[in-house]
Amino acid sequence: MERKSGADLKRMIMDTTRKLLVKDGYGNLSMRKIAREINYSATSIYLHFKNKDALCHALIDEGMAMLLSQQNKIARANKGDVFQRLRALCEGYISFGLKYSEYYEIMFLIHPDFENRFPKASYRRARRNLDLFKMTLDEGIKNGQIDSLDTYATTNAVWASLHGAVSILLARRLDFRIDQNHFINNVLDQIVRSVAYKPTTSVL
Amino acid sequence: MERKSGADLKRMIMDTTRKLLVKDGYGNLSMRKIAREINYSATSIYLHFKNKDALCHALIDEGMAMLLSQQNKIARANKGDVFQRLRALCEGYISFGLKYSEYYEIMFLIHPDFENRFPKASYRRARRNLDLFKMTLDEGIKNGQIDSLDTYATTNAVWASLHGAVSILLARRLDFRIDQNHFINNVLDQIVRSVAYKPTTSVL
Amino acid sequence: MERKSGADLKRMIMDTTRKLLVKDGYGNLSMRKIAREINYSATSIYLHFKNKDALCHALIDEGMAMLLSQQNKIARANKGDVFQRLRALCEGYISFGLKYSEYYEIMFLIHPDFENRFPKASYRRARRNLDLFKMTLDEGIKNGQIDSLDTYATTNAVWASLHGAVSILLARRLDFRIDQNHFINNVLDQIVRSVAYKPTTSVL
Amino acid sequence: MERKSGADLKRMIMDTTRKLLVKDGYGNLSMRKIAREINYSATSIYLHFKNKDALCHALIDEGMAMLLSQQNKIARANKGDVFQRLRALCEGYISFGLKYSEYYEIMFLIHPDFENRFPKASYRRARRNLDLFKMTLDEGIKNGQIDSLDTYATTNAVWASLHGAVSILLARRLDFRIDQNHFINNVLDQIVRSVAYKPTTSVL
DNA sequence: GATGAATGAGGATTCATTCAT
DNA sequence: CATGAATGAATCCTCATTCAT
Repeated sequence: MERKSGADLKRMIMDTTRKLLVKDGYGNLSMRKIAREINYSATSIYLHFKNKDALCHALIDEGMAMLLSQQNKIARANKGDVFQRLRALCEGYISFGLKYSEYYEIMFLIHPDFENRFPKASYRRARRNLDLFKMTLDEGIKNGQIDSLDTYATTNAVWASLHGAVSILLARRLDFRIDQNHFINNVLDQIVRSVAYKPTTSVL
Repeated sequence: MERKSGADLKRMIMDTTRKLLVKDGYGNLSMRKIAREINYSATSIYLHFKNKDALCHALIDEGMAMLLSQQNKIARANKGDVFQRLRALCEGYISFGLKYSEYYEIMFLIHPDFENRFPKASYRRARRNLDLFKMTLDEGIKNGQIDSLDTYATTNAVWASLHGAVSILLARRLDFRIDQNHFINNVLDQIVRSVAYKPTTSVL
Repeated sequence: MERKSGADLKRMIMDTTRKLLVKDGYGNLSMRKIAREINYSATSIYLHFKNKDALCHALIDEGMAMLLSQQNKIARANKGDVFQRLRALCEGYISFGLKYSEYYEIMFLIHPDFENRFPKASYRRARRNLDLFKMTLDEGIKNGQIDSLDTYATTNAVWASLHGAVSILLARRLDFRIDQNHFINNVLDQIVRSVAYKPTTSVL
Repeated sequence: MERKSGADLKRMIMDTTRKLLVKDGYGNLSMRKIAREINYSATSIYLHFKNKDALCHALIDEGMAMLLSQQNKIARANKGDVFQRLRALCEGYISFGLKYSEYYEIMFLIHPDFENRFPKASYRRARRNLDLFKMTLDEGIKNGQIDSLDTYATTNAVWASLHGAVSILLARRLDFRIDQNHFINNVLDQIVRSVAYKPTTSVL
């Protein structure tokens, strides 16, 4: 058995865990399975992670950081137009969910009793990600481009759309007659339309 | 310990299962626990349900039927106005998710590999529920009240919003600074606004 | 695999546990070992005992009951003479410890953190056993045969002697040059002499 | 993290082990815990002790030496009166057991199969400690102060009392209504009375 | 209908220990 | 002198399921 450097094995464990997560779901994740997959003894995992929760926590942290970094980049790259930025952020969120579904499951899809075992701090970071949406909405309100009485609540409603879309896609519950990209575009359109300022009725 | 007739026991099992589901989540549901709870032997459950999957399947079926029946009633009760009906259906969906979270978890929230073990038929029935939304949208288009190029896709986008909202609430991941009802109203508003016809024609 | 009646297996488990207890000590007692010994799966043990603690508890209870019943018998059989009764009770205690060393270990020798997990009630019964000693001493005081300012404390001091003797013998730490029975007799003599009334000094 | 010289680390390991022993008991002692506690790797312990048994052995040896040295001092300090010396030795033994309970547990309380793994020599040294009692008794016999047909056996009976008292106290099994010091005094009284010469000759 | 008896597989962890560096 | 990497065996316990009664 060739010895890896500690960091390598740690990475390997995390990568494998994500792989199993997407294949079997959190409910079927087990330390033994991870060990089997990487051809190490289960005990070895405990050299790098205090326990199963800690391992998942590390994954969540990593996912949160990735998402936040990606969304920050997107926000910076779309400074000009509010709608364009909003749409890009939304698209980014969904893309992230689909591309890193392993992270997404553990970050947003698992049952609350699991969540409760984790330091709240970790989840607070999740909210920082929503702030990017909120800031965009706030800016749009100043511009008169966006219409919302409560951008806190609106941000969360937007998130609901995005989270719902990702969930449906990951659970492969989308009606098979509908093209996935077409669906995503519809979701994005819906979000943008729902926040866009509408002159109550045209003049007279 | 009074013994129930066959049908009664079956009901009892299902009711208890739902109760446990809402208390502990699917991941912690076990045949033994159910048996203990109803003061029957674990074996007895197998007299009524082939196995754990079959029991859950029955629950899903029941949940689907309940949701469909509820939404049908709502649709009939709101024949008049399209927007009112749409909003009522949306509200109904969210209410159902919150009120019957046990059903909702098993119907929509558990991991796909679980779903795969079930007859697709059961899930097809889920889509019938979406048809009510689609019919409403279609009617709105005829009226000129609603704007959608593809009501299939729009229906699913609406569903994404609703499902996302329910998921966030059930997982208790809503920002604690936001009132739950306020959030729900925002989601409903957003949905309605996103499908409402907007005369592009600004002034002049 | 022939099926035993529940009670039979339960007995078998308890008997085997005692056997292992005396062989390997509580620290090395494991459910697996018990199962292996009786040629049943470990799971089967859990059909009869909620967990390891419960199994040990049952053993403790049984041991306490046995000791108490034995000592009661001895007390009744030696109603006449106080010294004779005292000596018989002491002898009985030591005999019990040696004969049922498996019980004795779990009843009196294991570490307090284990004891803490058990209902205090069970240990209160242990004290009832000491009451027989105390009643004997009290009677002797009335007779003028026994000398003690505080029979509570004296009882416990007597117990210390007995418990120490049993512990030393069970741990096989008695000096090999000394015959076991000779040692026991010395302990008994010592106890009796230590409580016997002594005229402070002869007259004159 | 300051590194210690070899001898220092060895001391540190032993001290920490004793600390853990008194906190969690032998059954919960683990090399890893020791290592964690001293901020060294588990492997480091093996540089100084062949294995867990050897570590415990060293502790036992140390404890035996301490006890012997203490008792020697007591004997020397009480050369004058036999009863005073006997009582002081007894008191010393009990005090040692209570004060150095970590040592006492490992020296006298753990299961024989553990003991068997140790060189008998170590335990023989334990007996040397009993010799101090025996010598005192022998001297008392010469004086006519003490009454014993076989001081070997009597010594061991005395030890039984002491060991029993310590065991009961360490296991916190003493009836809560009895004050600890009162109990100890009773045990000491009992020992002294049981060996004191009594003129059988009652009055005339 | 109902159940007691039974199990194999698997769950998370912990342990003492070895070995190459 | 010290350690990081690694493991096999063990720990308790839970689970879904079967089968004879």
